[in-house]
Amino acid sequence: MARPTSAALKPRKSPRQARSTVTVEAIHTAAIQVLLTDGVGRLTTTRVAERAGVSVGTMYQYYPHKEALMFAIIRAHVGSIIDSMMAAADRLSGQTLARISDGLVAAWLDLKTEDLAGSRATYGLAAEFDISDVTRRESERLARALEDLLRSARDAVPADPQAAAFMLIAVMGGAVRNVLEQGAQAEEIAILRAELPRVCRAYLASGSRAANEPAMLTPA
Amino acid sequence: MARPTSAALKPRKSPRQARSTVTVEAIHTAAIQVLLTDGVGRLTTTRVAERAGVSVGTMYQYYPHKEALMFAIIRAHVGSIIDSMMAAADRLSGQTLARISDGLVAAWLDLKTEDLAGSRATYGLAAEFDISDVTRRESERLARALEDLLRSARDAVPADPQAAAFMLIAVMGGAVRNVLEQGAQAEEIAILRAELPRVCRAYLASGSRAANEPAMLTPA
DNA sequence: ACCTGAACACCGTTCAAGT
DNA sequence: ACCTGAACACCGTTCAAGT
Repeated sequence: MARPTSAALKPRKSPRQARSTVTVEAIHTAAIQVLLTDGVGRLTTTRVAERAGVSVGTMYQYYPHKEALMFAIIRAHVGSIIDSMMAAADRLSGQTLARISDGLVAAWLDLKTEDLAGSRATYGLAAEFDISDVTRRESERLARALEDLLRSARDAVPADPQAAAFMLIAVMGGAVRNVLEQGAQAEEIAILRAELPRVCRAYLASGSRAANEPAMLTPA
Repeated sequence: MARPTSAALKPRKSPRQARSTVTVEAIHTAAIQVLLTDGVGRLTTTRVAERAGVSVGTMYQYYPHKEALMFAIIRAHVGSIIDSMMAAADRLSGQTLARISDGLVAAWLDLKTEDLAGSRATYGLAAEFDISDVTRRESERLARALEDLLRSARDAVPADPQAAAFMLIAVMGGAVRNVLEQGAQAEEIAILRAELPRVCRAYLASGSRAANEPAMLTPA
């Protein structure tokens, strides 16, 4: 399978009429439904088209191939998660490093465990199709936001905020994924919830310098 | 796709004659070759059989389905990596917590980056087929060894060695996977190599109590 | 401008027939 | 005891024909 470029993964054409917009959305939601109820293994073009109430041919008018459809689903899912994280980052701006760290980890764990089925389905898609483009771009978007957030910390700032933001994402994202993919036992999630905040807090504290003039900063 | 039980994934029959042992190995190595040269997308039963110099029918005599073959490959790959980690754990036994932590992270990073193609191919298989059974079992095997290793630390021991071992695996494994899957840029691997040891060391130091009678322990 | 669905190439899997 | 490969069901994708 030659890796298609990002451009090739976009919908073939933009809907110009109302009814085709409806069609595109129907296909999109049908795909998510099939994914969640039947699993990745049973997600076939025929089944999605049937569920959406259109023919396969119509599907191919908007998504040049199955991968493009999966790509669209992932993009929406990952995008909304990153959006939530950006909002959390906004709320945490200007707080202490420990609070920032705890807040990020809590937000991430909430997002991933709230919709366990969705998260696991996404992980399933993530490797079956080569979606590293989406995840990479979204990761970078979040990384920039976290870098600013870390710089805003009231009490201390990591020596290398860019590296720290990168690592936070890799560690939070990776650890949670590792656990969820391996069955996501309640007991394991509990350990994660207790220990992951400590991992991130200790890391950030270990490589930070006290902020220059803490008293001069306006508390948020 | 009903999730097959672990038993169903094992080779259908054990080879009883010399030539069939050769056949099984030929299929196994052919599959790895196809995987590495052509990618997961082009790994078809026909291609593997052709490369191995047998017919498809013969393949199905030893592997009840394609998934069983993938399962065998993953098991061997993951198993050898865990074996290497166990050996590293052995060498680190009785050292300080910081040395243990650094040693584990270095060993893990070496293993994963030495054979980049193999690692990435494995990640690719990992989600396409449901191999959580293998990875879970191997993770637990390593977790037990790491728990003992942490207890052996000369200077300090984590308050909850079991949780700490679990987290080390989740964090190391997840962070490295996250980075490798997203393209594994040299610069990103460099950050990982510099920062991941700090993540783990800070975490372990933050939740440890000084060993009871450090002077009484025999240095390894 | 959009939709249909039979047709095509290819894949995983089986099994009657061979040695 | 082991191997072969045509045959089958199913999948992703296309395109001539419709409205």
